[in-house]
Amino acid sequence: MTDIHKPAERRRLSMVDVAAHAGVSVGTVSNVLNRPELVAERTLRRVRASIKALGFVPSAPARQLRGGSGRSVGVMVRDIGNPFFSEVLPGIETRLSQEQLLLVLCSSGDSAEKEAHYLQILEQHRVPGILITPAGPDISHLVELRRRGIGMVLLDRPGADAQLCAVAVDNVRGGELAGAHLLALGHRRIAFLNGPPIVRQCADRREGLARAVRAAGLDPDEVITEVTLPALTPREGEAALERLPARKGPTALFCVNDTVALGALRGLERRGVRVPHDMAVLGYDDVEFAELLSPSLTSVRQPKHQLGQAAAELLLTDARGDVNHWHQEIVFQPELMVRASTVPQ
Amino acid sequence: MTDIHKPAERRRLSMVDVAAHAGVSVGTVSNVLNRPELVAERTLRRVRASIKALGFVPSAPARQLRGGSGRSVGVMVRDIGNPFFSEVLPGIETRLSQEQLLLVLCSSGDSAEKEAHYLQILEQHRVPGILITPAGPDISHLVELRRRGIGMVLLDRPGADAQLCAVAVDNVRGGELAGAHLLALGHRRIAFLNGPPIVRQCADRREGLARAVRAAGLDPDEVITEVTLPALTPREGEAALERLPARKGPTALFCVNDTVALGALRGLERRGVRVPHDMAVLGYDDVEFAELLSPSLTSVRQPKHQLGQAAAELLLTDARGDVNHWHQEIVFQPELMVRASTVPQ
DNA sequence: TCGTTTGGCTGAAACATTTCAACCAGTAGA
DNA sequence: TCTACTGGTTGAAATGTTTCAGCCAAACGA
Repeated sequence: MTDIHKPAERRRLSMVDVAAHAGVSVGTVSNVLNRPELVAERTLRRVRASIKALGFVPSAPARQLRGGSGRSVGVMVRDIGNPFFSEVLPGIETRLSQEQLLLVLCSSGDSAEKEAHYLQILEQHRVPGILITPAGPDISHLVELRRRGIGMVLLDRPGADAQLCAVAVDNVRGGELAGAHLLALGHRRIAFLNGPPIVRQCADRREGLARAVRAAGLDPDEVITEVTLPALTPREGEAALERLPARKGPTALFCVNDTVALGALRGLERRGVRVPHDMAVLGYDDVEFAELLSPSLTSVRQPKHQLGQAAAELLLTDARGDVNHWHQEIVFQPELMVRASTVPQ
Repeated sequence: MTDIHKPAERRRLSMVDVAAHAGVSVGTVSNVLNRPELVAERTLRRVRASIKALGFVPSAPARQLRGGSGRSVGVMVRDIGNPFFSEVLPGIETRLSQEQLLLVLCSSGDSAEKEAHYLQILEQHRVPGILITPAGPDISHLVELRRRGIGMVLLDRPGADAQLCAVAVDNVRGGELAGAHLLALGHRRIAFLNGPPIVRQCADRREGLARAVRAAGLDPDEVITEVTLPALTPREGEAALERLPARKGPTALFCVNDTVALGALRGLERRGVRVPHDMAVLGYDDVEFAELLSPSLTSVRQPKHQLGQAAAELLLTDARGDVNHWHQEIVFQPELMVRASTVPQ
C-alpha cells in the first residue's frame, strides 16, 4: 500500500527546501533574508536564485512565533460607515504602510461585546499595538491590555484620566465655537441633536455648547433642548425633527456630526422649512461634502488626516515601548467653517 | 554566576504554564481549548480555572503555524478615502466578523507597486483569501496567487477573463443608463469626466455611454468629449472644467463617480453656471450625500452594502476551496436615481 | 480470573522560523 | 611551527501550538 504520489496536497515549501536547493544550511537562508551583510556575495546570489526558482515565500506566523510580537496593528473604530472615520483612516494607513505594518480594521458598532471580542482576537494575534475609539466610557480593559505590553492609543478621545496615549480634537472647544456662533447670530433656543452621552465626544460637545451659553450670560437649561438619538445616522437625524418642541420651538439646530446634519437638512427640506431663514443648522466634522450640501453646511472642522497620522505616529512610539516614553496626549484645535446653513448669503 | 531572577523580562506565558498550574499535560490544555467534549468535566473546570487565574491568552501565530492558513483575510481597495469603498466595507466587515475573520485593510492608491507589495505581505501571512479591486488591468499575478491556494475574489471588477471569482455591478449598463437619460433630455454634447481608461470601471462606463449614443443613432465621437483626470478627487473634478472645449461646449457633464461630480458641482457654482439649466450634471455611485447636494445629484446607484456582503460570501466559499466550486461571478444591476442636477424641478 | 473495551490523559513529533554557540579554513603575527 | 584572529557557515535549541499513537485504570462480560 505504498502511496505512489499525491500531487494534490504537496507540502508548502519552507526554508529547508531552499537550503537544500542552494546547498547551504537553513541558518544561512535565514541570514540571507534578515542579515544579508553577514553572508558572502557568492552564497547570497546562489540562495536568492534558489528562492526565486522555487517561489519561496517566508511564513510570517513562524517568524512571529520566534520573534515575539507581529507586524500588524489593530485599528478599532465605532463605525466604519461613518465618513469621519473614512477620512481619518487614510492618515493612519499612510503612516503604517511606511513602517510595513498591516492595518487590521475592526468595527465595534458601538457594542462593548463586539469590541471586547475583537480585542481578544487582537491580543491572541500578538499585535504590537492598537488604535481605538472605545465604544463605552469605561476603558479599564484597555489600560489592562496596555499593562500586558500592547501599545494603546485612544483615537478621538482624551486619555489623560487613564494614563493612556491619546490623539483627539478638543471637542469642548468645538462645541463652544458652535454655540458662540449661533448665539452671536441671535439664536436663543437651540436644539442639540446629540448621541448617547456615554460617548465621550457627545458629552464634550454638549459641555462646550453649554459653556458658550453661560459665557453669554444665559442659562443653558433654557437655551438648549437636547434630543438624544439612538444612532448617528441620517435617518435618525431626520426622525429627531419630530421630537422637537412644537411651540416655542428652536430656531437653530446643532447636530453632533455631519451625518446627522445631513438627515436633518433632508427632513427640513421635505417639511418646507427654509434653512437658515426659519432654522439654522450647524454640523460637526466638516466632512468633504459638507461644503456642497444644499444649503452648504456650517460645520466644525477637525483635521482628520492629521489626526490619523498623529495617532499612528504615537502608536509607533508606544508600541516600541521606549522607556523614556510615558504617556502623551495630542490635542488638535477645531475650526469653525461658516457657511450658508447658518448665515444667509 | 547564577542569575537569581530577572523579574523585568518575564516570559509570556504559554500552555506549558497552564498545564503545570493545573497539573495536566499540554495536550489536555489544547483539548480544553479546542475539543472540550473530549475532556472530563472535572479536568475541564480545573484547566479553565488555571487559564483564568494566570490570564493565559493563546498565541494565534503558533496556532496558525501548525494549522495551516490563518484567520485574517486581506481586503485591498484602490483608495480608502473614496466614499464608495467606505460604503462597501461595512458589508464586508459584517460578513467576515460573523466568521470570526479579521479584516486586513490595504489601500493600493492605484499603484501597482504598492499593491504588489501588500500582496506579498499578505501571502507571507498565509491569509486564506483576498478581496481585491485591482489597481491595473493586468491581473495575472492574482491568478497566480489563486493557483498557489489563496482564495481570490475581484471586487467591483468582472473576472470572467481570468477565471476568477468576481462581484461587480454592471458598469456598462450603468454608463448606458446615464447616457440614455441625458440623450432623452435632449443633450447632444456630453462631456465625460473619466478616470484613466486602464481602470476597468472607467473603461466600462465609457463603453456604456457610447453604446447609448449609438443606440440613439448618433456618433459617439461627435457627442462625447472625454476628459481624463489624473485622480478621482473633487479637486481634479473641478480642475477638469478648465479643459472643456470653450466654443460649442457640452451641455451635460457625466462624472465617472460622485466624488468627481462633487468637485464639478463646486466648480460650476463658483463660475456661476446654473445646474441643470446651463449644464446638467450626472454622477455615479449614488453615495449617501448625493441626494443632499446642491442641487441634488442625479446618479447611478450601486447596491454597495450588498456588494460587500456578496464579495465576502464568495470569498468564504473560494477560500474554503470547495472542490465543486469553480468560478463564479455575481453581477448586480445599477439603477438610475434621477434628481435635480439633470431635471429642473 | 482473565481478556476486552472504553474514557481520559500523556508525551512527543511536527510546524517554519530565528538565533547563537561552535566550528572551519585561511591568514597574519610571533 | 604555533597561536590568534577572522569571515562564513553550520547545527541545534527554542518558540507555542495541534494532533495522534499509545498508555493506564476502571468497568464490563464471560
